[in-house]
Amino acid sequence: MAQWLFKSEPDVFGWDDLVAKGDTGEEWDGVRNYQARNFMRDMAVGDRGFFYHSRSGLEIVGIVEVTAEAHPDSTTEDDRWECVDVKAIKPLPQPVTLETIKADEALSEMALVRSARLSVQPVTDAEWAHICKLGGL
DNA sequence: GCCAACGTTGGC
DNA sequence: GCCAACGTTGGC
Repeated sequence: MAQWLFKSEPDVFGWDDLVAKGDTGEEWDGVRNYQARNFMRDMAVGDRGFFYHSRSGLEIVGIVEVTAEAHPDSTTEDDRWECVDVKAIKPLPQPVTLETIKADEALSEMALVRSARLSVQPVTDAEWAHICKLGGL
């Protein structure tokens, strides 16, 4: 079981939008980056991920679960692009801000900090546990 | 809204 | 295969 982090601009598709989809979940479509796509190919049903609000928000707001492994992205005819499906599990009682993550020595190696533009990224066991704790879970 | 960082594209 | 130009992302 692996952990991941999904980024989205709340103005475009935020946490509340995913919650509104319920248990059906939603395609994590629109990814047009090979690295991010490759991480999605590595995902398995049942994997957990953080949901991060980029641009405006700048914080991890909730936990999601992968409900379908990588399949062709229905928003493009281009068969290079794939996506997984995710559903909302629960919000973090206390959202963890980018500021907090940057200031935390234990999280300094996170892709969120080191390669800011990667929209889907892996999270280590240690990082996962640490952020859950900071988030009040 | 700006701009730095980064990925992609295309001419050579 | 190199690299300049261009487009996009995301923190500020």
